[in-house]
Amino acid sequence: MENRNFMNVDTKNSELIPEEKISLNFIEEIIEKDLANGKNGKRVLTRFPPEPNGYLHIGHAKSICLNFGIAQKYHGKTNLRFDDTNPTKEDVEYVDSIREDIHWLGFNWDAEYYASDYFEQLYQWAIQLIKEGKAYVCELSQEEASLYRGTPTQPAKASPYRDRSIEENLDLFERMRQGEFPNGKMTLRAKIDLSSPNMHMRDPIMYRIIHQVHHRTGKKWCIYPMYDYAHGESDSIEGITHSICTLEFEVHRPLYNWFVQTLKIHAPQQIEFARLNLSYTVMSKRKLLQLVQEKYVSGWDDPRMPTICGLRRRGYTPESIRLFADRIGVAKRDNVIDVSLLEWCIREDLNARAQRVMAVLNPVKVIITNYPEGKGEELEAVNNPEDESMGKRKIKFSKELYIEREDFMEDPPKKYFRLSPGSEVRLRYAYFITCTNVIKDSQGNITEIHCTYDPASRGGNSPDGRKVKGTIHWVSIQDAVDAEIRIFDRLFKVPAPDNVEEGHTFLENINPDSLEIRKNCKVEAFLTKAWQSPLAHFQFERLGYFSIDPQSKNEQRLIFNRTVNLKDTWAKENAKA
RNA sequence: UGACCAAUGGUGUAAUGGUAACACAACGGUUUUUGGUACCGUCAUUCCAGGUUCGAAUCCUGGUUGGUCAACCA
Repeated sequence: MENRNFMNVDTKNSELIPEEKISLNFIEEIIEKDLANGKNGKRVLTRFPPEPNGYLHIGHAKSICLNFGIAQKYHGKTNLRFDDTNPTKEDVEYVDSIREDIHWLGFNWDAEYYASDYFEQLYQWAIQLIKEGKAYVCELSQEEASLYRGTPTQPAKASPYRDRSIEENLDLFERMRQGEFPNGKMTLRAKIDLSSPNMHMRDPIMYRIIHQVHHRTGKKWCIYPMYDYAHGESDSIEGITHSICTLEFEVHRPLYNWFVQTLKIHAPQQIEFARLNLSYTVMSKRKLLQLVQEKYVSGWDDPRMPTICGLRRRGYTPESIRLFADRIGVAKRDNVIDVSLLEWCIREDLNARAQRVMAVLNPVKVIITNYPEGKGEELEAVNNPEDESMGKRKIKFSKELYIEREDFMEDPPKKYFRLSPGSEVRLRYAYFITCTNVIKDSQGNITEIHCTYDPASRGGNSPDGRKVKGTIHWVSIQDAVDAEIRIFDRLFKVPAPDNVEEGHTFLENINPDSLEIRKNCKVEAFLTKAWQSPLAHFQFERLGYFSIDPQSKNEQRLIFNRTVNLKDTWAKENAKA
């Protein structure tokens, strides 16, 4: 058997995204304007700032492609910064997975930082604000603080601690740091505007007390900065020019600006875009975590999950996800992207690059009655009709074959092009065969299909030029290899699983039939050791795109995941009827 | 009903005062040794009402609808 090079898509370079896009998205417009005006010294520095408290999903991929993509386009750089300001939620486990996923997507960050790297600087800046009378230590309980804050239509009531002396604030803040007080006893608040219609400006909390070991700073700190206090300054320290985030941070922007302006430090520009929503799935970390913890899926990397690791295991390529990110665009309005676009992207990529192979998922035996007993031969098959350079391979043919049970019907409807009694079809790359007899067991199940073949049609064409409408795939029984194949459907049965009425939960929208495991599939001998190539992607002809599951290598047996089916207009037509 | 943001085909994204474009989906067709791929065709006068203008998806005013914000989460 020749041509053993299983396709490893990570080493092949297919560029699906055109160099020059005709139009710019609104963020690129802002950047080009800034560049033209010489702002930031004509420099572009973006950042991707995940909190290490969960796995990355396709929504993060949008943000990653945006931040890294913009830097590449404008010859700038991108930092990876872990936003690790809350030790109660974060863990190194997530840091590693985030790094892996970004690399896998095909991006390299220019520098890696942690918000916790800046804890000392942030602390010094807090002291500066206290000294300027712009921050104070507040002893309101959480409940009291909430009450005092008012509502969007009612102004806040001043904390009784708002007008402490600078000396007292300095002393208390220092003692907070030294660990003198329990969790929740005090906070440091910025003194801004109690009557602001923007709730975030009503003396927001800068620091809270959390006696907990931090995954990087250990026991060094027991006070931790809030996102709003840490994020802008972290951007500023790194010299970020454009701080791109999702829409829900829009109302935080005045506060972001207040901190960097009040501290008189470099002021990056925060720009918000609409996060990705995908039909038939959920995207919130909380819900994904719930799916994992309550065992609705096998883990974060379950092939049905919208996580990067889930998509990877499912067989999605980095190229397909980048193509997807490019096609969905970037704007400020809420959106729900149809999963069919994601599916189109992976088909688009794999159609051009995937090794073709024959596999039978639901086998039924075919016996070629006029084929000589004991005879075997090798036939030639094209590895990829879209790419001649991938060459050809030999496939074994013999008297006994498996074909797909769905490719035979005793009593076929109109326009059924496949095998049925008396009809002639082509076995792909092999011969024309005609069904002459059907053998059934006592239950009436078909156990064997008897056919005759036309020896003159070797390779799949008849010298007399007669046309055969149907072509079906097959494997030789004596040469086929066993495989387990996992077929996935959407995890949710409705387009918007989040959209539930009062008293109901998204879990009720779970599709109970999203996983189907087929244990006795038969695949072409070409795939014998496909598990040695864990990143291999294949097209099983007429069925879809499949890739090796990592479990396959551990168990040294073939396990494939169906990434996506092929478009199937026949199935669609039938569904209508 | 406070502030902020958004509104263009079924779904997204463009059009930057001058003929509403592209992709996915859907539907119809051509080609085909994958009912795949490729190719062709069909599918919107831009939330509403006024205004500015020779001319408005775009600018202005008012409405409507949707989203975000009242964690010591990010």
